[in-house]
Parts: sequence; C-alpha cells; structure tokens
Amino acid sequence: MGKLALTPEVLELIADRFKALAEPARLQLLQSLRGGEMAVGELVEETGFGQANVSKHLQHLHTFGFVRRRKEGLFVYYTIADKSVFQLCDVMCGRLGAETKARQRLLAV
Amino acid sequence: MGKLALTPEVLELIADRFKALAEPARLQLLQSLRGGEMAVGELVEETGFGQANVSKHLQHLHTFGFVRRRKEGLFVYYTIADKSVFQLCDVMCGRLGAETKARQRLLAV
DNA sequence: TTCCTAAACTGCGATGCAGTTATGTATATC
DNA sequence: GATATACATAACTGCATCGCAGTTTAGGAA
Repeated sequence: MGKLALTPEVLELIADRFKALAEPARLQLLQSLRGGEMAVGELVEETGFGQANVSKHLQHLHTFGFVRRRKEGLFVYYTIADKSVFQLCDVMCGRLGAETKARQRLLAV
Repeated sequence: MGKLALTPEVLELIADRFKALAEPARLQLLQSLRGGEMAVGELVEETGFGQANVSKHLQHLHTFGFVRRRKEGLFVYYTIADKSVFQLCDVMCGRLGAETKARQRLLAV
C-alpha cells in the first residue's frame, strides 16, 4: 500500500521525529497529557519545568504533530494528537525490559 | 504484567534510546543491515560515510542493543539485534504519511 | 620480524539544542 | 485607558555530539 521509499531524505524526516521524542522533558509532558487536555500553566506546575522551557517544548511537539493546541481566552490547551506516541514508548519499554533481562542473565552466570 | 512506571529516570532511559535513532546516519546503517550481516568496511562503502564515523555510530547503536557484533579475523560484522527497530520506524512512517495527508487537505481547501 | 589492512580510539572545530532570563503579544478585568 | 495574566519569542550560555583527520591497536600475510 504505497509504502514510501526510505531514501536519505525520508530517513532525515524520520530522524527529526525521533529527535522530538529524544528528550526526557518532552516525554514527561506527553506523559502528563495522557490524562487529557491541559493548559501550559498546569503543565508547568505539574512538571516543575520553567514556563519558557515548557512552551518551547510544546511548540516543538506541535511542529511534528504530536500535540494539538486550542486557545481559549488567556489559556492555551494542549492535547495528544495521536496515540501512536504511546505505542512508540511501549515498544521502547519492551526493549528496556529485554535489555535488563539480558543483563541479569549475564550477571547470573 | 509488571509494566514499569514511567518515572523521570525511566523516561530518561527511553529518551536515550530514541536519541540513538534520532540520527539519519544511524537509521541508514540500520537500513543497510536490514539485508543481513555486514562488515564495517562494507557499510562504509555502501553509505559513503567515513570509517571512523561509521564505527562510532555502530558503537552507539551497540551500546543500546540495536545491533550485535561478531568479530572474525580482521573484520567485525554487525547485525540487527532486534527487529522492533523496524516496527518503530514503521510507526513513524505512518505518522509521516498522516502528516502529509493532513497537509494536502489543508491546501486543498 | 616487517608490512599491510580493518577497525577503534583520540583530539579538534563546528553545530545544535536545552534551559534561563528578559521581553513581547494577546486577552481579560478594573 | 491602565494593569494583570498566560503564553510565546528572542537572546544568551553551556554542554553534548556530529563529522573529520590522524593515530593506534589487532590480526594476517609475506
């Protein structure tokens, strides 16, 4: 079904999106949004990051379509745009689990 | 089944692994390895990257368990350690496709 | 041993971001 | 209009790391 060819150009686009997730702060923000829509200020309070920092990270996530924005009066509310983010995290968690299991096996011998 | 809690520490581990994939050169190397085991020199030739560069990227991928190494005489052969890498790339590709479709819809109106 | 090759290591310059501070912009209230 | 709030943006600093070049190490061949 029209899979796109993995040319260097496409790989760069993919790398950009991985890079967007390659930051604990951004993962934490996504994690916080898992419960539903939140305003920037709430995220600042919940995560403890600086306001400018949070705003920039949200901007970054928005650029690559990971979150959606909705403005209401003074507030800007963010939501997860696409649950595939969590699918990606789950796969990574699976890898983590496999890693630690392999390490345990090494230490056991 | 004992899913691990997504504490900041765990999120950092996950971020590290995303970071390992957040580099076009490394994605290209993984892509080249999709066909099967390859020596460093072959990868250098196929990708056109410098030898030191390839070696370092492979080292990086190895650190996070994405590739396996096998030494034989002068040569070191690398293979994909875990096909979940491609699963991750596939999800990202799906996102890319969705993005472009959404963009087309915007432009069409 | 001596020479050659494959890969890894080391140091260097350049680039890219993360995080902070300060400022700007939009909106609501008085 | 004046002021306060919520968020975005700009400029700056510091750190990580990409890629390159030169060197070093490990293994084979003469």
